[in-house]
Amino acid sequence: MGKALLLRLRANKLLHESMTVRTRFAPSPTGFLHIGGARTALYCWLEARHRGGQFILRIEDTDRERSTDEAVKAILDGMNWLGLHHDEGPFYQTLRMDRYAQVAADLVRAGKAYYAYETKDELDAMRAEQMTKGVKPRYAGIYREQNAELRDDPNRVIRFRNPASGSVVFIDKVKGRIEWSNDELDDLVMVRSDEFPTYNFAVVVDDIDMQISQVIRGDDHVNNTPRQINIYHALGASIPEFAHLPMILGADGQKLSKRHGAVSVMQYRDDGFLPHALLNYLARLGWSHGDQEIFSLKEMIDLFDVSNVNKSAARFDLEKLSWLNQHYLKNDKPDEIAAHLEWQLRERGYDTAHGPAPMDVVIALRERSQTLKEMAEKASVWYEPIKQWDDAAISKHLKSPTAASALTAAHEQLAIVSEWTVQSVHKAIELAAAAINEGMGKIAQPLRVAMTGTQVSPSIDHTVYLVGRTRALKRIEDALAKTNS
RNA sequence: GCUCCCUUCGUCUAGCGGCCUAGGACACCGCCCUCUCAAGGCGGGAACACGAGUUCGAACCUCGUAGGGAGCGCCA
Repeated sequence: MGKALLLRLRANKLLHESMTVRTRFAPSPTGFLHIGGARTALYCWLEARHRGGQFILRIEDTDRERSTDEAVKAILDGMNWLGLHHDEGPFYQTLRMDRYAQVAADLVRAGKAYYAYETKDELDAMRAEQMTKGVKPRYAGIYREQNAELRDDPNRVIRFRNPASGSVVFIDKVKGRIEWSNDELDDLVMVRSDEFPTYNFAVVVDDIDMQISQVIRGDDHVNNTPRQINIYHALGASIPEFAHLPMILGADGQKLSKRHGAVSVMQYRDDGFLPHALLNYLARLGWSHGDQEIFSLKEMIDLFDVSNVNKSAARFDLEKLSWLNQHYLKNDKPDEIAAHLEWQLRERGYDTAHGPAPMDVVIALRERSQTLKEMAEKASVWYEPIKQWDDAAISKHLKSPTAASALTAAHEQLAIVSEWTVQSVHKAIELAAAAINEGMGKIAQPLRVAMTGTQVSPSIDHTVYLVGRTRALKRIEDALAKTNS
């Protein structure tokens, strides 16, 4: 190795180390932000935050057929709900057309790219013939050797002149060393006949221009990386670090797709999940830090390192997400949870001004709900009249010999409670039980049926408390009418 | 067809040559607690894909086999 080269390498290394870390999330706006995209975004965001760098958002909208404004908005909404805020962007590729054209022209001028004029049919025939011969289909057209002139032709494209020999080696931060022989690679189209750049060309130009230092993306791109590295070289740019994330599979082990299980992250909000719970779940899906399961945002940022990401695909497990969600429901401050619950209650059409405070509902239900949606459903007994009486509940607890006296005693005690609190309600029920010489079991169940029409609810003191005194007394009277006495 | 990647309990994972008769978590089962349902506590079953090799010693290293995945576009 020559001395000059050695010095340059060393300078390059220093440059790399001093350079601030810049990551990017670069979705194509062809649909909503799904779980896989969300995890990629999270890892990019975490890597940037962990290393004190910048997180850039770029919209890859060069596919004019499939890109839509609604999709852009859906992605932005998803990122926003998750709290994955970007430092720069969003940049739109369609706004950078001039730049791609200029870089492509420079490459042609430098002899590193060339014009080609085959028709699509000719290319298809070429590929078909190669396939039948059992060789890998690759461009073997005449224009690579021709340096053809620029001329008007509906089939004109610009192809990259890929090195014919040697190989490309890169160290992937999750997959390890990957070597790719150049004769596996062909002369990819950089600029299409409609003058739009192709993905592999546009990403490289963008990542160079935006000074991206770590390219973190799905592992469906590992195959593209060698050809992209060749373009970096042709452009004389330094190579960023690459980290290719394994994919997320459905619970059945099948690939997630539009028609198979892939849903928007916003669906998780609708289903009653906390953004932090989803983030925690996604962080642990494919990454770990010893045996730790629970990570605050700060811990994720402090501990995350993309080189600790697993190599293999992982299945999405709703049960574990639900467990995490309930963990946060139980452990976060009730008033913080209440804000999220209120959204759900409003979705169901409940007026929180005419019912218990959402925070009290959170306290009563967080140990028995895995999601906010479930919590809101269970809260219906406090926000609306009893809609359905469970026959089994009536016959078992209202037709029993002690039901009437228990309810009467409860009515008496609850009526004279001076200050209506969970504690005083609890005390009143205890007194009622003592008055009829029975345990809590004999009074709680009839009371529960009176309050809810069912046999299941939170602890009886909370249940009665949240119904409110006036309505509670009324509901006892209604239930009394259903007893045998 | 060709190239590249992956493979530890049902699931997510720990493990980076001896600490492993393989640890944790979710799920499951049992017991305890108990006003119902939960939550909680305690306990239980459950895995190194297979085969060679290297080594005193392999879940960890090497090579094969099998299975899975990705790519081979004027999609991204």
